[in-house]
Amino acid sequence: MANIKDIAKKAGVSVTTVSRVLNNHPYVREDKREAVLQAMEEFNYQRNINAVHLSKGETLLIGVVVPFTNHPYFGLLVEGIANEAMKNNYKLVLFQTNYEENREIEALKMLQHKQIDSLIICSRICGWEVISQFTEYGPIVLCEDARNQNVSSTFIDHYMTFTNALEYLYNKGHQKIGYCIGRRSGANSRQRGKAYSDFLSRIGESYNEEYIFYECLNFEHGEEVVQRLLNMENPPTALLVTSDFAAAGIVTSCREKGIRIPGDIAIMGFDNQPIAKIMHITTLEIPLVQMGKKLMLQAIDSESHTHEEISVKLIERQTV
Amino acid sequence: MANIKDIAKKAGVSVTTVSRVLNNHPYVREDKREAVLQAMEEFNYQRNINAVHLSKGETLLIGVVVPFTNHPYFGLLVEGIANEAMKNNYKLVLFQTNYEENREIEALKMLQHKQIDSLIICSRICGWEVISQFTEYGPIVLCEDARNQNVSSTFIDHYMTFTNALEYLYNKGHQKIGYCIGRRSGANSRQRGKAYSDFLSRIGESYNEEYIFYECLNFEHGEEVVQRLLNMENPPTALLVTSDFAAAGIVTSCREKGIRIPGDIAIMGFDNQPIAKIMHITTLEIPLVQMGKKLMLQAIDSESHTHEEISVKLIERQTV
DNA sequence: TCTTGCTATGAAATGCGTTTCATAAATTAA
DNA sequence: TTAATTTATGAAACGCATTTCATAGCAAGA
Repeated sequence: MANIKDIAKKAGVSVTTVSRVLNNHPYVREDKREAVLQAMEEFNYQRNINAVHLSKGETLLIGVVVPFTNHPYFGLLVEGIANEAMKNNYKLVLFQTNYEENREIEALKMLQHKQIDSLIICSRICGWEVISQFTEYGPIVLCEDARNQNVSSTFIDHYMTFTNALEYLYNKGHQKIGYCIGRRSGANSRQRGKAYSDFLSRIGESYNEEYIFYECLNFEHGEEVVQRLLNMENPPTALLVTSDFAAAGIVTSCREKGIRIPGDIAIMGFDNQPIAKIMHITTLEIPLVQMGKKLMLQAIDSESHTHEEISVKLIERQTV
Repeated sequence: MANIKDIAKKAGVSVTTVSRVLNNHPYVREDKREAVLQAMEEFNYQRNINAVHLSKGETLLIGVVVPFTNHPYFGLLVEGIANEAMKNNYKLVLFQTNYEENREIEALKMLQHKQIDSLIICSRICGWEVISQFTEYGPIVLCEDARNQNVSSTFIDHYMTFTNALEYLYNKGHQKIGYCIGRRSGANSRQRGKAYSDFLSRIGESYNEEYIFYECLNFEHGEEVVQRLLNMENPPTALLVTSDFAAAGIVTSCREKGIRIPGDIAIMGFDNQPIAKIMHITTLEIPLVQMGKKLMLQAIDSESHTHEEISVKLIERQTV
C-alpha cells in the first residue's frame, strides 16, 4: 500500500506538500496540488488513519457507556447521540457494561489512552472518586446532575420530577402510592428515593418497603409487578413506573388479570415512548433523543464544562 | 507523559526490552522485568494505543452497522455482539445508518483505513458490488445468507421459515394471509416476498398488494396496521408479523377495537422477544443474542470465511 | 572438544502522517 | 525603493511502540 512518501516522490514534491493537500492547507500551488491528487489517484492512496491518530493525538471517536444496549431508554438516548455524532463526523465506540464497574473503567482507560476523544456515560456505576481520576484525559459527559463535578452533564431534576408526579397522583386522590424503578443504587434512583420518602413524610404516610419494585426495566417485568400486587393485602392505588415499557407491561398484565386501570390502580409512566401513546399511558415526557444530542455536543466541546437541565412534561392520558 | 523511551532509560534497558515486558515476551530476565515495571509505576506510564495500532496494524475495534440502534431486533443482536466482544477484549464501533447508503460506506471505509479490524453489517443497504470492493481489507460479516459472497455470514433461511409459517397458518385453516414487514428492499425481505408469492400460487390464491404492510417495525406501527385492517372490505384472517413488537402493537390495538384474536384474525410474530411471551403471541423464535455472538466470532476470525445457518423454532401460544 | 540450539538483549528499521522551522519568492504597503 | 507581508515549499523532528536482525553467553548433545 502506498504511503505519503510514495505519493510525494511520484508527484515530485515533499511529503509536507502532500500532507497539505490532504488537509486542504491553502499554501499549495494549483499545479502541485493537481500532481499530488493525480499521484494519489494512480496509487489508489489511502491515508493510514492510525498514523493520523498517533500524530494528531485525536481519534474522532467518542465512547458511549450504557448498561444495556437493548433497552428502549438507552436506545433512544444512543439514537440521539449517534445522530449528532454523524453530523459532526464522529464515530461511536459502544461500551455495554451490564453495570459491571470494570467495563466502565475500561472505557475510562480508553479515554486515558487516547483511544477515544471523549466519553459519554449514560448511566454511571463507578464512584466519583474513580471518574475524577480520568477527567484530565478528556471530556467526560454524564447523564445525571453533575454540577459539582469536574465534568459536563445533561440531566433531569429527578427529585423535582418525582415530587411533582407524586403530588399529581396525590391530588388525584391517591395516598397509597408505590413506584417501580430499574436499580437500587445510582444517582437518579437515589434522588427519586429521596423525593419519595420526603413526600411520604409530608403527607404523613409511612414508608412501605413493599410498595417499591426494583429491577423493573422492561415490558416483561410488568408481569412480576402485577403478580406481587395481587398477593398484597393492602396494595397501592397508584404506581409511578420509571419506564414506559414496564408501565405498558403492567397495564397489559393488569388487563389480563382483570385489574382496572385507573379504577383499581393508576399507572404513570416515564419517557413518553411511542408505546405509551398507543396504550394511552399517562406519562412524563423525557426528550431522550434531544438529550442524546446535547450529550454529544458536550462531548465534542473540550473547552468547557457545561450543565444542561432538561425539563420534563406531563402527558395526561388514560391510566391515571 | 512518559513514553517507552523514558521507561527504558529509567530502567537501564533498551526500548526493546521494555516492549518485551509490555507484551509478556518470555526472554526477559526477572530483575530487568522488575526494573521496567518499577519505572512504569514511577512514571505512571500509559502505553499510547494509537502508536500500538500504527505499529501492529490492528485496533481491536469491530465495526457494527445497524439501521437503528433503537429497535428491539437490533438491540438483541447488538447485545449478543457486545457480550462476545467483551469476552474477546474487542470494542465496538457503532454505525447507525438509518438505511443511508453513505453511512454504510463510511463504515466500509473505516475498515479500509484499518481503523477497525472487521465489520459486522446487521442489515445491508449497499449492493454486493460495493461490499466486494472492501473484502480485501478485513473480515466483513453479514447477517443474511451470503454463501456465494466473499464474506462470512450468520443467517436464517427466511424463504424456508416464511414458507413454513405460511403453511402452518394454512393448515390452521387460513387462506387469506397477509404479512407485515420492515422494509421493501433488503435481501431478507426479498426472500420472504418470494416465499409469499410462491406460497400463494401453490394454494391458488391471487396476490393482493393490500395484504402486505411495509414499514412495520415497532409497537407503534401496529395501530396503523389495524386501522388499515378495519378499512378493508375483505381483510386477511391471518397476519405474519416480522417483529414481535409490531405484533404486540397489533394485538393491543385489536383488543382495543374489539377485534378478537385469533378469532377474527390470527397473529404470528417473529423473534420471540420477551413481549411475545407476556402477551402470549405465537411466534418464531430467532436466537438473536446467539446470532450476535456468532457474528462476532466470525468477525474475529480473519482466517476463513464461514457461513452459519441458524434454525428457527415455532413457539405456539395463543394468537393463532 | 565442537557443534547446535536456546536465552537474553539492544540497535536500528518500520509503520505513517503532521507540524515546526527555516528559507525563498512574490506581493503589498509605505 | 525599501520594508513588511504573504505565499509556497521542503527538511527534519515528532508522536510511539513493535519487530527484525545481529550478537553474545550459556547449556546440552555428539
